[in-house]
Amino acid sequence: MKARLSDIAQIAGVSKATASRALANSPLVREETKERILQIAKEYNYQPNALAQAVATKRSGILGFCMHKSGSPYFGHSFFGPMLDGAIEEARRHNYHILVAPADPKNTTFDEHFIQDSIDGVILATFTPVEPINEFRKRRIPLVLVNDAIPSPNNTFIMQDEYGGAMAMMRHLIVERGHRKIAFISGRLSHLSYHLRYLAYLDAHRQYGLQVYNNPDIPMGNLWGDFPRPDAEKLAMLGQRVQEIEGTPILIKGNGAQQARDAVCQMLSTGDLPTAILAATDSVALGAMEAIWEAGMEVPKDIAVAGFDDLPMSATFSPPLTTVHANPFAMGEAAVQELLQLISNPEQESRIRWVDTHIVVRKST
Amino acid sequence: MKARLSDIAQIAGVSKATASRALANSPLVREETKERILQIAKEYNYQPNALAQAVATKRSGILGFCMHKSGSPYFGHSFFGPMLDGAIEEARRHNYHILVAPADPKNTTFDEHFIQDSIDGVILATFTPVEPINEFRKRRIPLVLVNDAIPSPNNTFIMQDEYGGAMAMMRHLIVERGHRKIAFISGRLSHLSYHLRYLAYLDAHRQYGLQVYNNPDIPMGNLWGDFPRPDAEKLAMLGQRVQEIEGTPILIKGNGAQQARDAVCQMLSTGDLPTAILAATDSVALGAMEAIWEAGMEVPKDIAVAGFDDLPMSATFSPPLTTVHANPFAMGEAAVQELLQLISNPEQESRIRWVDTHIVVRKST
DNA sequence: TTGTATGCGTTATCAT
DNA sequence: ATGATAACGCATACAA
Repeated sequence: MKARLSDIAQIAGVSKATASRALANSPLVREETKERILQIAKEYNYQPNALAQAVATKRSGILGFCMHKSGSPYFGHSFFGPMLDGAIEEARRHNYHILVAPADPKNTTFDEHFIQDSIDGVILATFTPVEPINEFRKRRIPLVLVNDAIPSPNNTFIMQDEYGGAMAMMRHLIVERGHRKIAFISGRLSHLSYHLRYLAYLDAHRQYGLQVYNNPDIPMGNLWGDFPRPDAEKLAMLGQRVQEIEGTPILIKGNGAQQARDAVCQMLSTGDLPTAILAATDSVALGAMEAIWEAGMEVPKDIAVAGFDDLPMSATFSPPLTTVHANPFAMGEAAVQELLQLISNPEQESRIRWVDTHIVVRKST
Repeated sequence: MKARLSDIAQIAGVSKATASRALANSPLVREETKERILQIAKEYNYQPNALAQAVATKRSGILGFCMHKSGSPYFGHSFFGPMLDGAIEEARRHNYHILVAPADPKNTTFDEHFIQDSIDGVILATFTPVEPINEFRKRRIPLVLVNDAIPSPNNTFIMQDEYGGAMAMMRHLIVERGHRKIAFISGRLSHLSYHLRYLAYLDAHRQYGLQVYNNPDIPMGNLWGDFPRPDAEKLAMLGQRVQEIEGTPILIKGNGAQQARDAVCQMLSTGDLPTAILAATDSVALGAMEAIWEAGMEVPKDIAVAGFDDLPMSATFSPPLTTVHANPFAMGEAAVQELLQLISNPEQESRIRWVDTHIVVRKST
């Protein structure tokens, strides 16, 4: 039923070596014999056993897409789903496959059965503890980090331009719309992404001589959460200096719409209102809009709202949300591109690959 | 650096065979030696080469998750993302990994490099041509089809209860809300899922003695699209008889919100209005709601709207959408469960595994 | 241009 | 209880 290489070779009256060469289209084999072998292979519907090929060549053609999260959503997440798609398509173009592997961040020793010696490289898509990273390093498995960067040699980092996107949005709010009193609403800032967005928020104020919105009546949430604050070295790597946190970012637990709604309700009740809100994510923006709407005010007339991410649903809000367009698909593509680079040249030095963001102005600002 | 089995064996002063047995926790090896070997393995951070294991055992521990689509979104899709998550989690519980593999539906011969002999089983998540299916069969690779069913022996099908969900929604509309004039809006009905939803729509009318909404002023789109209409045998398998298509379902190209919006605008302009709309998907429902809103009417006061899928965003519509809750995550789990069954018992007879749906009543009806 | 022999890192069979 | 040795299915260095 299943034809093996030896079968094809025997039928063609050649050795396994020749058959192998013919199938690999090696120039070392005579055209005539090659054609005959290929013909027979086709006839018998021969497909090489990729596993055996992999152990022989020490190259599996599989890339790991690893997420360190304690539970789903993994790819049901609006960012990682499209990112996986980008990775899949780019991998496909180069005849690579992708193996998805969630990993519990609590398991610092990375004991995944399969992934260890069977993978040509790995993409780490979430904030990943250093232990598994070192594990990969020890085993000389090329790796690419997404949306995180760790000061270290010989790594590639894929970074979305969080800072640039947020800065462009602030410019839009301040220059084009004339806002001078802008609130920032976010979950914990220990996630590098949110941190960078907030840094841009701060810098924009400085740049345009504005005062940061400060509302002492709103209790400030847990600024950094369980994770450590991104350190100076990391920020320097990303072209950012460390800033003192000024003002009162409205901090909420998680980045859910519900929590944002509650926080903004509270803000509205204090009477000290900003004219615009920069939300750390579209979900947060949605919650903010709901709160404003419930308070009998209008977006953007009374308070403008801008988001970040550009989820598919954000265009369907009423009014449609002005937001920073992220491109997770491009992130996935970039990750695979860089990983393949790293595979073909393992000694390549550390580098950061930036993926652009841009604002899309709709009706909420 | 990388310790192999032979290294461990040599250091422990035993043969590879014994070492292998010890690591597999075989009872054939003395406790004492076993412990020593395990100790050494740990010390040298030994990890077996899964690839070599796979070729030796003819079992890779990898499940293929295959999507026949001509382009993305693959897992950026709101249904397949969560479904993959379900599959991942269930696979993980049984120490399996998942390899994602898109495949162009135009390539009828399924010539994926890796997937052929390296995979213990495969999940086909989209409407899949029969050729690749037969290819898998020939190679005796267990397979599970999701949301499709092909009359054939020795296959497992995971079906979402489309019919039951739509029927429950119709009951809600008719019995609880008193509607008697209900329009159905959908993309092409050749997709089995939409077909079954429409069948329930039809049956409900019969069951409650209602007349199907018929609006001859709206041009009926392409009823079946490029795909063949689900045949009698398939429908019988799913407990459905073939029905004559009555009435005029509003058919649109694709299931996008934009197209739905246009279609409903047109419907509204005819003056012959239903009191409720059953949309084939939440996106369609969104488009319908926008059209109604634009025409200066209110949901649900003037026209009620019900959807199908329960996307995360549907709860954020204004008003929040009443819809049929689908559970792609559970579909993924079920698919892996059935696939593992099939792997351990390849001769198992064909069967259908139903995954429940239920309606969630919010504010749009 | 082709064949022989060996290696890849395991598991499995058959002795002992 | 342990060891030698043969698979597993392919690639490749070396010979011819």
